[in-house]
Amino acid sequence: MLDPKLIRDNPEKIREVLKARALDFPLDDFIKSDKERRELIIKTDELRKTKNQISIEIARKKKSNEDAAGLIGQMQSVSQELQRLEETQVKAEDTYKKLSLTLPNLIHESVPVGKDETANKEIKKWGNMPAFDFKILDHIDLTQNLGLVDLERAAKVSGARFYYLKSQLVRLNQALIQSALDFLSEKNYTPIQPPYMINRNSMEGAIIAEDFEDVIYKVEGEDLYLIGTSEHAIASMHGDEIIEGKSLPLRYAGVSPCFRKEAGAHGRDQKGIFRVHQFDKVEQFVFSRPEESWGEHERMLSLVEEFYQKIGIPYRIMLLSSGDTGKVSAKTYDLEAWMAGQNSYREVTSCSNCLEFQARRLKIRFRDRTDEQPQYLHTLNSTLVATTRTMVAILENFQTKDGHVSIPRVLQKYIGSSTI
RNA sequence: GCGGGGGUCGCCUAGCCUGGUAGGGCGUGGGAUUGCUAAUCCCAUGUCCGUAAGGACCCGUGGGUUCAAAUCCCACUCCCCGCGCCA
Repeated sequence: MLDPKLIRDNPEKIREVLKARALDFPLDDFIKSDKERRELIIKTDELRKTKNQISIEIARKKKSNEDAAGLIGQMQSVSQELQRLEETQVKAEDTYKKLSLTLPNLIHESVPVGKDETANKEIKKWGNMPAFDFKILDHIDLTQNLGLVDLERAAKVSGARFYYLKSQLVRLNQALIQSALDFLSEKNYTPIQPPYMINRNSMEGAIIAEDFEDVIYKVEGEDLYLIGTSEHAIASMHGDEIIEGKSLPLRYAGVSPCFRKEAGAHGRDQKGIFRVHQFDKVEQFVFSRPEESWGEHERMLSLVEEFYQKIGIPYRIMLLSSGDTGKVSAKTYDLEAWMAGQNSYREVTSCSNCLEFQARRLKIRFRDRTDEQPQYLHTLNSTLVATTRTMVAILENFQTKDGHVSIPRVLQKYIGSSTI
């Protein structure tokens, strides 16, 4: 959600954002509904004022035993009129709210303008791609040969894009989670294991409406949705709160499974564990002062880099173009890990500054003194590690001639072994 | 799941029975007074509309009754206590 004043005073700026994002949005309708809504507020407020005045007068007359019948009759007609007016006002408010929830976030000036991922900008490369003197396998063959993933039975039990992890891959999964938590704890993040199901209101605070359809699973018969990432549950954690300024920034290390429909990804990455309905993730989530959020954003990215460097996975950092940036984010960096078996860089993490977009939707504010006007804070999120994709990178980059996989040194102590 | 108690302004609390402008304390900021400190007093401290003056809204949420609802009625929700069931 954007500042309504910004939209009112500066509609051209919003129009530019929509154009940069290559999005259709009925901005004129929205501005009109805002105007209608405000006009109705003025009218109903006025009527309420009259009502309050008469009410006070009735109370006074009753106290002094005077006849109030005339005033009561007056109140009846005012109340009726008000009720009628309120109905149209509620409708106007509804239209306005629905539209305001679908309007995307602003775009930062440093974001390259472009309609899709082809306009993304590579801003950094790290690491040397592994050289192999044998014919390498992709993670699908590797996991099949080594008995680390059972896709067939998962398909039988749950459907496509599910998997059973087995043996050492279960350990590798846990090792990644544990090492990521250790890593962020050292950086003074507070570990958070959130609820895996949250209600509609919380979900609406964190994402934009159409994402419900494409990514979010709904629990039948309950006001509950499976989180697509711990971000969804952590963003809403401080909803409706006014946070003490001195406790900012709040840095959380969220750990949770993530559930995603992956609708619209038909045919892409159909096999293996690269694109799946369920995976584990350790996430950075930060609540920050507005003036500090861009610094936090860079800091989060640097932590992601440090983590992948420690494991030893070559990567590149992409700055997403305006058209490829998610609707709640104003600027997003992706880390794309080198995956030898696919001979390409593939997205494994995503680091976004959402400015006050989520904070407004969820009413998360802060202030330094209790006599101050509370103001919206900024929220940021970044994957530290999404286990399935990182495991794909490890399997493919660290495979050995004998068909096994050597485990990156920093992870060995968590697994108790140096090879799979 | 059953029974009981509860949810009031950033925090604490009064008001609810008996309907008529939500009061007090704490904290925080500003001001007054004071030789300094302390104490005391005054003002400010939720949301929306409005350039402003001002006004409306706010008592967990949603309905209802009423001229009028924090207050009465209904439903839901969350928290606490007890019982039951359970990894």
